[in-house]
Amino acid sequence: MNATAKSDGTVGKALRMLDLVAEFGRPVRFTDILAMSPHPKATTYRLLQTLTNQHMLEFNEGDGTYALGGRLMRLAHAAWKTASLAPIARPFIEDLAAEVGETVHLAQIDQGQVLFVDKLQATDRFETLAQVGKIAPAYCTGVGKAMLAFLAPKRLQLAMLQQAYFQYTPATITNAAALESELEQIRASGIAYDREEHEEGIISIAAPILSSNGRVIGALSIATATTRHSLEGLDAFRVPLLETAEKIGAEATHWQFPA
Amino acid sequence: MNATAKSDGTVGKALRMLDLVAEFGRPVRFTDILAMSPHPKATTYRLLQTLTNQHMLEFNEGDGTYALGGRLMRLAHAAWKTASLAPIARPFIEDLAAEVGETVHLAQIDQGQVLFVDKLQATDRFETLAQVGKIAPAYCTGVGKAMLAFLAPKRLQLAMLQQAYFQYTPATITNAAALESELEQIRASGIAYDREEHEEGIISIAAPILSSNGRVIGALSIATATTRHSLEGLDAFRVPLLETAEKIGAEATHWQFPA
DNA sequence: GATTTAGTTTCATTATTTGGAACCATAAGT
DNA sequence: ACTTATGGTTCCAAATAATGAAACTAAATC
Repeated sequence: MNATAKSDGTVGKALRMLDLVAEFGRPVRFTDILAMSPHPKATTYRLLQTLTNQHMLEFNEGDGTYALGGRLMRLAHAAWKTASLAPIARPFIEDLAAEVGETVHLAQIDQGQVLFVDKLQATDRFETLAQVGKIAPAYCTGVGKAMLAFLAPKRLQLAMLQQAYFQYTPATITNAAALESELEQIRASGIAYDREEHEEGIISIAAPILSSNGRVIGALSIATATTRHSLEGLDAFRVPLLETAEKIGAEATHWQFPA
Repeated sequence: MNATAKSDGTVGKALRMLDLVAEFGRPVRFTDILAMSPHPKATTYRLLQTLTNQHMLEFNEGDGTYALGGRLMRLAHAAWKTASLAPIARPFIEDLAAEVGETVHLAQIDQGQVLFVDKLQATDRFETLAQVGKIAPAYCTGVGKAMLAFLAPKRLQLAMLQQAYFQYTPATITNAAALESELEQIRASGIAYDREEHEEGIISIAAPILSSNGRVIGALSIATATTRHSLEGLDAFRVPLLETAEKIGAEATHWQFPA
């Protein structure tokens, strides 16, 4: 009867099953899901059936596995087009990518995490896997820190509180105090760096995107491998990065960032 | 009490609300949704609340609108990575795109429609909007016809039956008989063309991707503008296209295409 | 051929959803 | 200022859908 134990309804249960399947990262058999499911066998079974009927899952007759379904991709495409910064920001990002010749990421904050909504690679290489929908923690990425730094105090507090720090690399910031002081610097300079904090060998320079009312609505980063550029090298992109973030913010003023 | 009128449960109702929001193609107010909703006011309201709590929708306090939420993009990303041909096909598509210097699409069939799961643009241009999750009818696209042609007869029949033909352009095929004979030709040649049938000025050459057991698991196309190439010009890409489709099919043999 | 394992169905019980109606706040009309 | 509309929200008894223990089937393993 308390707040946390309150039932979240049939829809909530069904969606949690989707998360479960997603977490496996591969097609899964009924038993695999059952082992992770908070529900008894019959319930779990029916939940999967429902989801399959609704095309949120697809059941493979061949090997008896469930996988996430096509309806999700359709809906997400619609989400991307109507509810993300990406379509608005696209032309600006293209210019930036062409100018700097490095990978450009566009991210937003979603449920306290970094949600990548676009990725563009200049140059002739293709290494770009479609990154849309990928998530990462905020505290150890350039875009994440850029957004945290400019979050309204109340929201920041909320985000910090529920943060669990995981040491991805030796450089990862793993406590609130260190993060706070880093954010302070970012606030002063308007620029955030990822110094191989999430992935070894990958660094980035990031800037927040602020709407005209001063709220953070996203962040933009230029990422590269340490083999191609040093952190100081990335700094050369500071001006075009900031300018682009500015332009996107101006363009997106009507778009209000959801909680 | 008959098959179609059977209730599809709470989850089904909730998901249909998502479709509704998606159809609008913009953030929508409660009233807009209510007008389209099959449910009375209170029910519609609660459905939206549930979805919002579950982060499938995001409610914008500012202007009181609902939009599709970030959770969808996360899930879709997982779907793309684990349940689509894209990750397997990516390296091959990259080579193809580099070789032909034109846009390459990778598609699958989902619920009788073409579902684009990857898009790659060679050359220096960027015009590629992230196309993942976009859908199109099967009967008027190159990839769609390529897949229809090699569908198992039973499945084809099913797909044809529930097909409604819409005339997108003067060249669109708008009846089953014409489509059948076109499919016959495709079966013979192994190649499908889109002769500006879906969008004026856009043509493509497409090939099915067959798994080793002979089932269609997807299709690959090279698309271009009529201003850049003629249909005959596209034909020059026939060999690399077929080879790439072959390679992907071989690689993806373990991956079985869901209904 | 007996036993385990994985998947599926049944059905009385239980919990959730439903929706008409009442309610509130703000905007518009007189 | 007062009435009427409009858009959104909440209530709660009734209607409906979800639940899960147990029984069952099919296939694999001993």
